[in-house]
Amino acid sequence: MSRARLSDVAAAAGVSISTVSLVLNGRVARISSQTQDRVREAAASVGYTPNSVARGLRTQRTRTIGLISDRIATTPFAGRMLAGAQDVAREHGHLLFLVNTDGDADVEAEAVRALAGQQVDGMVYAAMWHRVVDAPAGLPAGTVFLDCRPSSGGFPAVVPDDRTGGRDAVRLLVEAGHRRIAYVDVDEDDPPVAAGLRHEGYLEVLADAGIEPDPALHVRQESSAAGGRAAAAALLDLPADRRPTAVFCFNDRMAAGVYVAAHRRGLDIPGDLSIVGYDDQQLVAGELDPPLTTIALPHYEMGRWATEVALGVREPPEGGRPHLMPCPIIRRDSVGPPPAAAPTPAGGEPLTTP
Amino acid sequence: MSRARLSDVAAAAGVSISTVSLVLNGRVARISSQTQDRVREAAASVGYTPNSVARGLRTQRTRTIGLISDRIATTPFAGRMLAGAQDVAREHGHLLFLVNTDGDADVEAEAVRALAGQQVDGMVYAAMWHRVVDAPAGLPAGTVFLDCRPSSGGFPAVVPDDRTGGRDAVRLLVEAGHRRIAYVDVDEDDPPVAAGLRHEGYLEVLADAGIEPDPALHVRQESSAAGGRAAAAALLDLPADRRPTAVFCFNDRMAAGVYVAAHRRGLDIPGDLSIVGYDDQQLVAGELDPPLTTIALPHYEMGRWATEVALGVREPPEGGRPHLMPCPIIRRDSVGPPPAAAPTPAGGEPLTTP
DNA sequence: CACGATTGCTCAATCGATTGAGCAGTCAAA
DNA sequence: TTTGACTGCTCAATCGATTGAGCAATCGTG
Repeated sequence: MSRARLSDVAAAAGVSISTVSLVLNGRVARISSQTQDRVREAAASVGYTPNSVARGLRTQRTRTIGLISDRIATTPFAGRMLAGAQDVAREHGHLLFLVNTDGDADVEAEAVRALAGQQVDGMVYAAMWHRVVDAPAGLPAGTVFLDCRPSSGGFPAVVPDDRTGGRDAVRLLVEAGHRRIAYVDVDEDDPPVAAGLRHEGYLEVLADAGIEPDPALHVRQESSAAGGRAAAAALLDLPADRRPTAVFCFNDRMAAGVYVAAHRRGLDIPGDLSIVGYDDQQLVAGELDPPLTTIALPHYEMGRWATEVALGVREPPEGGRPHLMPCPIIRRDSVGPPPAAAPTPAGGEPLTTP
Repeated sequence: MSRARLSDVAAAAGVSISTVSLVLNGRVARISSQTQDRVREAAASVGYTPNSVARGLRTQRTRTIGLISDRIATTPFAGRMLAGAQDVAREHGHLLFLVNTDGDADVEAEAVRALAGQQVDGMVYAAMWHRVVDAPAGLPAGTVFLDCRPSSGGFPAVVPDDRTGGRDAVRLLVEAGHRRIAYVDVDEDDPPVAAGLRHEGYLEVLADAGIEPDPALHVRQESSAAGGRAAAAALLDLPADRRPTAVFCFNDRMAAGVYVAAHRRGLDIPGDLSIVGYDDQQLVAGELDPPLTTIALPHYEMGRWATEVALGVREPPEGGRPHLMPCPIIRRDSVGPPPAAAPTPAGGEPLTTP
């Protein structure tokens, strides 16, 4: 038995196809309620489900949206971004086409063509780290960039507000009384945009607090637990008066390495060393001992935002600048006052947020 | 400027729509090569991309497949499964519809209807943990179950071979010389299928090696690092002669907890205690110190398998039993011989694999 | 009672492709 | 020269819905 069509419902209800279509689409202004009931009953009894392909051809709206992303496989963040996109799509009666390109330009071009061929109503182009990307050729106007900034303008985009996130992280430490705060940065040829922005946030808060930044406290390592451990080792080898009492890490993985280095030296967290991470990577931050205070990346919200803009239910900001999504502060147990040996600075006036 | 249609190409090439369609679909048996060239040039010059919606309506094949999954957001494994599905879809010129249901039955039913309405050529129903699920009503015949077993029969399914995985894990320890091997199990009302199967594998290898299982070495805790830590604490509090020299953990997170407990007691891994995990969760297993030996879950391969069956390019096994996907052994550095204080049993004969 | 407005429904074109049937024209064989 | 086969291409129906135009019956009003 093949699927029921509109004509099957029409035959069962004893009316025309047009009438069935009008009733089932709610355009019932001029249809008697008896007829409406008969049509609805007939539709239910034959188990009618509209054929979206035929409808899409006729209306030129397919109620689908395309999501192109590089490497969904290898990042723990993809899930939340997809979930945000997927939830918005569902809320608006849309279905999501997902294409994973692994960053391959040919695959990307093919995906753009295929999705255009499917007549998607909207398109989202997602990266898995905040960075600048070249828009693939043929990308339809109105494509929304998710967690990345297009190098050529004209596309709406949403990225995490890493600068404010960096400020919040460091402010947590300054407000706990720390003055010697290190930044464990990532060391790559092509550093993520986020690294620079978080560093700017770091410097801004130090400036606000009247703390002279110490270049020795800005260390770079590879973005991993091993890198964090090496960075921490270098910092903890500094002479006592130059040693940091707190560390802000580019991400939670590096923070995990800082934990290891600190524990190996018998240091207590946060008693001897306070640590703030970034990303709120559950399996890392939540299971460290003590649990890591960190800044969360708003992947779910960014996924939602991008999809809402792609669907046209939300207006992108004026001026073509990327929308900055706030990064929530996740207070756990890795921040405390500096150790007594490095006393709290006297007479600090309360910090103000510009 | 709207998209080019077949009729635009036909006009540009000075031939009929039929001819263009035949040429572009490679049915050129009776088309002169001059005409073919003209058509292809015309198609390129107007930038023609076939309208998949119209084609789908006519041919009744949409070249799409639907993937329904519960909670893609909250598991680190979803990515690899999706990547496997996505890669197969792309290799066969298909596009993937992704729906995340969060386990909600209403959303699930809605998704099934919507995907049927989109006339998908195949359907995959995925869970994020190996378990028994009730097939939602209306699921098309031939839907493939991914990482779960349908409670009612008739559907092809693929799940990890957890029993063999458990065997492999424990054999690693037995072959290193261990005789007192604990199993840190998960303690839940509705334990995952995997837990039972891995335990069976554990018991089988012990039996093969002539080791009497000690109930005190089978401990249950919640599936987290904290649970693993508590379990390890209990095991390490056992009198010396009953204490395990090796631990097989239900998963890597629990293994991470065992590390913490061991380190707190000043135990060396693997010198004093050998540990094998399960899942190969990169951010956990790979970044422990020392890196954790574990059994990987073949999510990518399962995603591929399911999608190949859904597409009809691979035959499911006879007899309707789920396909068991092998779980690779990931040898890292957390397994060694038992400490000298608990000497290797004398005269062990070589193990044989049945 | 006639006429226009309103109500309730149907006709038929349309979206953009695919494809079996069929139409000229050419060529070889009879 | 006729016939049949073959070549090269086009016609037109079709997939399953949506929708503006329009028809017939009823109603209200002057």
